[in-house]
Amino acid sequence: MKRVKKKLLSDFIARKGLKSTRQRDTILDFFLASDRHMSIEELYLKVRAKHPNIGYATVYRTLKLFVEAGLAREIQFADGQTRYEHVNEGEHHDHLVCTHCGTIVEFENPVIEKLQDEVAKSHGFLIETHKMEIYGLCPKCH
Amino acid sequence: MKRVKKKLLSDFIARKGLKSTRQRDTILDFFLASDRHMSIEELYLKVRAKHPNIGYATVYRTLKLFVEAGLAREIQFADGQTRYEHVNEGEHHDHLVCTHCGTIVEFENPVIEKLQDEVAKSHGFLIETHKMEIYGLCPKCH
DNA sequence: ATGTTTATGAAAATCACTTTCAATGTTCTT
DNA sequence: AAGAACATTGAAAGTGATTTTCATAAACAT
Repeated sequence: MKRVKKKLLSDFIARKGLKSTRQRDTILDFFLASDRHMSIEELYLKVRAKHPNIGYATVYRTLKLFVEAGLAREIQFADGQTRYEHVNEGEHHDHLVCTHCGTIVEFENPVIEKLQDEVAKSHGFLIETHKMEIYGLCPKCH
Repeated sequence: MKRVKKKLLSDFIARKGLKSTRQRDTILDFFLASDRHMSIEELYLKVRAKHPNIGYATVYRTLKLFVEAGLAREIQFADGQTRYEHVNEGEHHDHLVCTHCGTIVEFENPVIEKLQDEVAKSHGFLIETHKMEIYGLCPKCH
């Protein structure tokens, strides 16, 4: 899995004539080792604990690069922080977010997906993406 | 309908020991007369055209007040601007957003709602709210 | 009317990015 | 291996959208 992501990135870098750097490798390792749904700030803090010389802007730019390379995806929850989650080929999921402790649980529901497609079609929309989040209290918080 | 909203607000103001002001009345009128899904900026500009003395901060605070009073709801789309929509009792809807022209269409789908409840329950979540947005091209844009 | 308390407007402060720029690094060519 | 050519980095400045501060002005109870 990690091997696949690393290859995705190095291929992207080669294809675009970019350069492979120590910072990018380090940030990728931390991203792959981390929980899903990290904000820039969170990842930056983790990275900085071990690599105090890596700056916020580099983490920011590298995360954008991961998105372009297809190994991460941006998501926005109601807390106003952009988060980045891992992309696994052919997988789509939505989220349950605990409004108390912030826990994020992923789920898939093909029936909902299908209904969304139908709704879009019935309004004449050409669907590109969709997002769905359910907010509430997780088992631990009630 | 408007009468109901105005009462919601005046009741809230009374209950909380707040004060009823000309600005709040004016902003409420503009909000009720407006399209749904207004950003603070948009509403501020409309209000200011007729009432140049009402400041941005007042519109901002008043919209928050509407949310507390239960007659408006905040929504965030992928464009990074907070918008406020009208709350109508017992109504829930989701959104189709055109990624080209920004048009927002509302829809309701009870089957999806029910499936969402089931998903939440199956993960032990106590559901509070949810949101779902479908992004794509509207009929005019393709 | 008057005092008490809340609301307002303008400006300053925050927040979460996003960009700039001089200094470094990489990779490519000899 | 050296230098050229170009991309990347870190620190700091800049942005855009709020959010807060604070002195002044309005409400409302007395």
